[in-house]
Amino acid sequence: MIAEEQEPVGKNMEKLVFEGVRDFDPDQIFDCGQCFRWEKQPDGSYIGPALGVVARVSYESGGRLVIEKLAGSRPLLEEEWRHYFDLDRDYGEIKKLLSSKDDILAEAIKYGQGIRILNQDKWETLISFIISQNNNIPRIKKCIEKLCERFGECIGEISCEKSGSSSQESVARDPVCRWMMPRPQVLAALSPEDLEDVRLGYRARYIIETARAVSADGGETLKRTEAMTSSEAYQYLTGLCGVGPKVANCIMLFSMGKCDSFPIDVWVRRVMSELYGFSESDVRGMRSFAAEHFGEYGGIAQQYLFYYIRERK
DNA sequence: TTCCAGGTGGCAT
DNA sequence: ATGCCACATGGA
Repeated sequence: MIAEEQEPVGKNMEKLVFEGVRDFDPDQIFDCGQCFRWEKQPDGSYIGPALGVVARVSYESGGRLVIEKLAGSRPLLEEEWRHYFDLDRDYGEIKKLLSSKDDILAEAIKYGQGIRILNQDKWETLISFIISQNNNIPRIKKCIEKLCERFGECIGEISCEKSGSSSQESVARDPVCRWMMPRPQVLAALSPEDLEDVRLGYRARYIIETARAVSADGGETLKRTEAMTSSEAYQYLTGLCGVGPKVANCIMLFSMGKCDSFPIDVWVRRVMSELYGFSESDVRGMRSFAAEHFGEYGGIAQQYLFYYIRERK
């Protein structure tokens, strides 16, 4: 796989091109529940905040992945984006391995053949999945955007219209800011009342308490989690307020590269009961089955199953 | 009106 | 360790 970095064209324009990228479907990657801030554009590309910039991601079936910087002061670094999209992992091999485990998973993999697990920002993922608990995806997205808009720093301004808005006139609009997830120290200084208009409900307290715990050491421990073993990271995360087994596993899978993490939520319980014959309440059994049967790529298997059951409900 | 959404904290056994 | 249940919010 060859990556080529193009020189800036005009002011503040940068582009990263990866050729020969396989097992990559933007719709599946951005809409399989692992991230909440990438927005689909009318042309099929996605715009979102990541790695300190606002970027546009587009993919052609030939295997050409293009990342354009739309705003932000950070440069596009090939190594960072390669890691973000997990491009060094051979999903073809993993799919072959997992498909041989059982026919149910093989079917789910056929359905979500272009899924990849992102390596997202740990702090943003932590907060996002605290918000996700006992909540639905559209509202999770709204809460995150409101939280960022109200308390986050502006990454940069873009003039591109948001998807969904049916604008007949294609007049250039006023620049719109995209906002970062507010830093731990910022959220740590808030009180629940400050967060009222974000509509987080009872989760507001969890976020503030977790922000205080994380910022207590300047985020050093959270930063170190990637180098920890899965169980060390799990211990640290579940020690934070609002982080239980499910949320911890999501954070580990979607931001720390712990591919064996197997988050069990209502949808996975549904899969495991409807397709694998478990009792809905037997979370214990599901966990150990996943560890033994799916093995080191259990988390990736979980994503195929999650996407599969959710898309055909 | 009731039920549900990528669950967890707090409390009683 | 395990089993309940309250917890805000908004859409179906």
